Amino acid sequence: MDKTLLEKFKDTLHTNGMKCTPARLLIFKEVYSSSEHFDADEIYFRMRREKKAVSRATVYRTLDLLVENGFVSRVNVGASQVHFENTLAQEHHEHLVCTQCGKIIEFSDKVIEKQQNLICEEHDFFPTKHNLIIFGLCDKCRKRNN
Amino acid sequence: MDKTLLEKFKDTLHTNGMKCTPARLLIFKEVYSSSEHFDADEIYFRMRREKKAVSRATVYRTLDLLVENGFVSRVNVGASQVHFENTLAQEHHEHLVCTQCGKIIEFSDKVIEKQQNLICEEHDFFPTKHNLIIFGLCDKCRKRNN
DNA sequence: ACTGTAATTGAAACTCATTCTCATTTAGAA
DNA sequence: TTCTAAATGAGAATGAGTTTCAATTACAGT
Repeated sequence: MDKTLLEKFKDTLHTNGMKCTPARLLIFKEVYSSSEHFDADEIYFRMRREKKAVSRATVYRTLDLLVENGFVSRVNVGASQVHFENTLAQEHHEHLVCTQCGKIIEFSDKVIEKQQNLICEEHDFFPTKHNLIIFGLCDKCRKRNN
Repeated sequence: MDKTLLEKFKDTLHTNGMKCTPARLLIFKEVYSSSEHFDADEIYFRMRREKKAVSRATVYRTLDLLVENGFVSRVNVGASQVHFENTLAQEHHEHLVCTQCGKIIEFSDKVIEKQQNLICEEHDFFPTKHNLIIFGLCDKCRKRNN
């Protein structure tokens, strides 16, 4: 994990008058230990397993804090829990979600982005965020089915 | 409300060996009484107000039944509850959601649809459903803000 | 029309993800 | 080192939705 990122996080805490606590640092590191999607409970249980337990409430609170400060973003993949991902390196992307095996494929597409902007203009709408999920069957599941 | 639709619903119940109960018919009519989005509790409370009370459980169960049989579809507008809409006349569409006033604008766009299919082909993915939400500010809220 | 029975219903208990409460602990400014 | 507001953990509370189960009811077969 990038050293400067942790420093940036500490700066953010500092400049916002928030305390730099062990719990927050541990959660931050956990969140940046992989580039996969995760939900709050995954972080919670991973940390328990690694004997770095923090309370569930603190996990939720810290994830909110990370989202608000741009270190993490919420991703909607149609699940019942909120999913997150760290914002390291990855630009905005959309998801293909296999409804059979749960596989998630990420993609991004300039044509769609552009077209969205056109549509927003047409409706006098100022876009801040968007979310596109395509549900269906991945190649393996489709083959498996027949 | 289209008479034939109610008949179609009754047929569906019949051919699937399900009973044609007052609760189901009332919910069906309520769902088709407007073309707006709604969530389960809205239906539940509207029906109480109109002295056509059915239990919450029955509302949820019947909405599932209607979704499974294509009379209603689930719509995702980024809310914490599941939203629904009846499938009368309206083709598939996407949503612009104003994060300030909650206004929802519907749109549909051939270019985006086409591009989505291209992307799916590229990934050997067979799409069955998709969901695009653009969050932002509607014209009124944008003007109000400055 | 009457019966029998499997489907349906309502009420309340339950689940699951998340948020809140509040007593205790702690980071970090003075 | 001291003080205090911020943060934490444990568990209660919440909200949306689902399940359970005893009581009711639609309707196929007589």
